[in-house]
Amino acid sequence: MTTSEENYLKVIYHLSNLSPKGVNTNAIAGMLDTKASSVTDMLKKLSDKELVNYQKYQGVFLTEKGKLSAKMIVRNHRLWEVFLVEKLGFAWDEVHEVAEELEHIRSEKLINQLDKFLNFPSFDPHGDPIPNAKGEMPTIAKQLLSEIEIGSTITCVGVKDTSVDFLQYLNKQQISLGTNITVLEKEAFDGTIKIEINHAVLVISDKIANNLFVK
Amino acid sequence: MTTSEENYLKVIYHLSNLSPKGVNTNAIAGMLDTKASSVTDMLKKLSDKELVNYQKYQGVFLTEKGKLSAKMIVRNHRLWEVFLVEKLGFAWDEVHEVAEELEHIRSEKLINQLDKFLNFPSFDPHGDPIPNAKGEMPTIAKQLLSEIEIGSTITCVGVKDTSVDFLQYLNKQQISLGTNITVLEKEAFDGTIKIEINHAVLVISDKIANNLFVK
DNA sequence: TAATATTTTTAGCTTTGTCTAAAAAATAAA
DNA sequence: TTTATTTTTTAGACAAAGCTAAAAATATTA
Ligand SMILES: [Mn+2]
Ligand SMILES: [Mn+2]
Ligand SMILES: [Mn+2]
Ligand SMILES: [Mn+2]
Repeated sequence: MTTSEENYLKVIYHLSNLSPKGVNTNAIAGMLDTKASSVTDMLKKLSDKELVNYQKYQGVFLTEKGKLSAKMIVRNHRLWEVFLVEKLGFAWDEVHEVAEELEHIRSEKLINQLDKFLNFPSFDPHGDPIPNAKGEMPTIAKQLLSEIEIGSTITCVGVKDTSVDFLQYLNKQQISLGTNITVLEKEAFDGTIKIEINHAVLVISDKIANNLFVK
Repeated sequence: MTTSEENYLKVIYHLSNLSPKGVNTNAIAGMLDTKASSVTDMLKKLSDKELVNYQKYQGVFLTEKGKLSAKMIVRNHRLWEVFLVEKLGFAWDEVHEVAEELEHIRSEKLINQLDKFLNFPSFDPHGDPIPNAKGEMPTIAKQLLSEIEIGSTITCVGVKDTSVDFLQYLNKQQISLGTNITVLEKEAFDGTIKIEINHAVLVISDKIANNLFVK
């Protein structure tokens, strides 16, 4: 499988979770920063290889084979992210780009030994679950901060948006995985939330609250 | 720079040491398992980028810029080989293929942090020197086992041939970097050498003796 | 339901890196 | 120093992955 094919598979996998009735050509193009016509070409190729079920104009689905391949790429990506943070001292906002390259290195032994070296981690630096060698991964009951009731104290366990901008905002506010958060007030008008973290009070927008996973 | 360009540069770099009066098109083709016509095309491209000095029919030389680029790829390759052996438990005959892929990951921070994580190693698992971030690397006075006089006891410090076949032969004979070797006899007729290693006597061919570096 | 807008696909072109076959240059042999 | 051989380059073609512009299908709106 080529790097390009792997990138398409991974994007289809991520989009499948959001739109379970077939992934759109345009959605894929948007994620890969390419054109719809290029996506159509690739879908035919992936279909020939039986990695996706594709019918003209009807959206695309991963086959079981395609889903497993996608999970293995996600596994690689997230294990490398753990390596970069835990072993090489990268910050959580610096790892994604490099992991995008490392995830395509083809070696079963490499990834399984890396997994072992890292002590079989269950989650990556952004709180996302890491599939094991069989493609199984933990499902954790997590909620968005925006859904939490006033007065509750919860813990940050992940981010929905993993963009550098968002992660650096969180750095600035000293919010990281494991940070405890108490919801003090919610503004009905615009969804703004007042929270307490690290013994300080902070007002965050609904956009922030909609991208922080807590438990 | 593309992966393909990097592979050409690296091969030209390695061949330059052997043929300092210009590297031949066919030699490059042989190393990369490609055709001479493809090499010619690439040489023009590398020349346009001022990575090599190339004149039709006259062989090719690396420019200073090209030499530094090549050294950085060699640096990546050898650091990853150290990582695979030291941290992930690979054997020295298992690392080359994976390192061929890892060496092309583009990230200054990645490679410099890896270097630090590995404690700034000077040599890779095959005894080859690792260039530092500036492209400098140690030169060590080493000889081929075939050049050693009878009666001398020396230490294995590297291999000239890094093929899987040769490395596995050495595994079988329990020869690795650091192994002490005493030269007992040399056969004038065919260059066969009788040596003592690990308190055992072993007869090796001239081909073996010509591919083992000792000091 | 008919007209309009959006999405998706097709057709045809481009770039990168490869190939084969033929031509040209350099080397070696006679 | 011709002739033959080997090496290298050129010419033309191909597959992968992308693009633009136009056509076709689907979805939306009036
Ligand atoms: Mn990532
Ligand atoms: Mn991640
Ligand atoms: Mn190697
Ligand atoms: Mn090596």
